[in-house]
Amino acid sequence: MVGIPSGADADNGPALDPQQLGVYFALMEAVSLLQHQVEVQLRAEGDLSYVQFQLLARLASVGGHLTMTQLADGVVYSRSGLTYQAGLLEKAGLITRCPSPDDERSTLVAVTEEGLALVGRVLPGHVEVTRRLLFEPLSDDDLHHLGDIMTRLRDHMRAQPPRSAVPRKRRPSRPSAAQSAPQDQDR
Amino acid sequence: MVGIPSGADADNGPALDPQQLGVYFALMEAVSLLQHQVEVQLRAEGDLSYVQFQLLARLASVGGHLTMTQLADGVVYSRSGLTYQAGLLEKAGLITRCPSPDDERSTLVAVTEEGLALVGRVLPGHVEVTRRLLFEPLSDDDLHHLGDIMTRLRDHMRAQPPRSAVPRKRRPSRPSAAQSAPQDQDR
DNA sequence: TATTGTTATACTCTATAACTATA
DNA sequence: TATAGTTATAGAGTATAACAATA
Repeated sequence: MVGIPSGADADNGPALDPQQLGVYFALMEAVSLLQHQVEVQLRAEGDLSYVQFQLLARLASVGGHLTMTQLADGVVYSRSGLTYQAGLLEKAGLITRCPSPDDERSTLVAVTEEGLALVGRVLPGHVEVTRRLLFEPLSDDDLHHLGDIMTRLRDHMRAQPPRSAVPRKRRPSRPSAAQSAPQDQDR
Repeated sequence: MVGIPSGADADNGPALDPQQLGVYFALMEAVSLLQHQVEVQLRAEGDLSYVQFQLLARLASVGGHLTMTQLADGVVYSRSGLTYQAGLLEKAGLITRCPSPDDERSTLVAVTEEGLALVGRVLPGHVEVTRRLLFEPLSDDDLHHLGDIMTRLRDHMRAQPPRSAVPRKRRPSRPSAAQSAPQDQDR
């Protein structure tokens, strides 16, 4: 997966550092594998997607209400996507939604007893999977390093300008590999 | 996101190590942010999804043919999913498919000139994004550590039994947050 | 019978845009 | 006018199962 030839002929900007590329690919693949296994576990034990789990866990961890906007924060979603997921969770009896008394535009979301119970039921298996896949092969030193690095990276990426960072377009048109290409998010 | 209360009352298995949980969440969020930005770049400059880019890059890096099965390997896909993506890429003129002379059941896939050119055109921006988001805040030492850790993790996860690792079911039924729940993969 | 790949189909998820209602 | 959230809609992507063809 390393050592991609520089397409055909044209000049292709800065050369690639093979080491960096290797780190990048290893990171992406490892997390992809982890995420997949985690999703299998969540689906099997709680019939939840990872996103749904994140939403429930977030609500559980704050222990009270959150507005839809607050709930969406960090979970990279369009508003409508969150509305959709909240609808599912509400229908399943795992959360409640009610209008905020302070600001009647807002919706307050809270976990139900049942939602809390589900999180509690799913969490041990979740921890077990991450332990087996993620923590088992790591020494305490590794764990410390990884935590340090990923925390810094996360903060760095959070701080990035949410848009505008999209690099200059090179060629506006082509047969299009995917039929159409809506690619933006609204938060 | 740390410190989820252990659902309601019941006994919930091993307690969570807050440090581990923090590392886990930081990892997942950071990669999620990175992946999102990368997808924006690939879509903007090459009208490609990350998966499509991976397929093209893989073909480009081997410099020859791959069977569908070989191509799928590592990209966590169902066969039909790969067929779908290959169909898009072929229609866009980025790859070719032809029956294998050795084994007539197999399909040999190769990048076209155009596909190679596209990879070359997209790669600089891709590298730029990863550099800005991933490598910029890391020291050489960090990079080395991260590479070491992620390589080990990837190999560890690859070596895991693909199935059977699904933890024992706790409770088979519940109102179902997602309507239905097909959750398995076929590779 | 096992393997390679495709097709038909169903469903989940996400995004855009238009909309309502409140501030 | 700006903000919070919902709805309608459309499309991308992925999975299951049935299928055809080759080994």
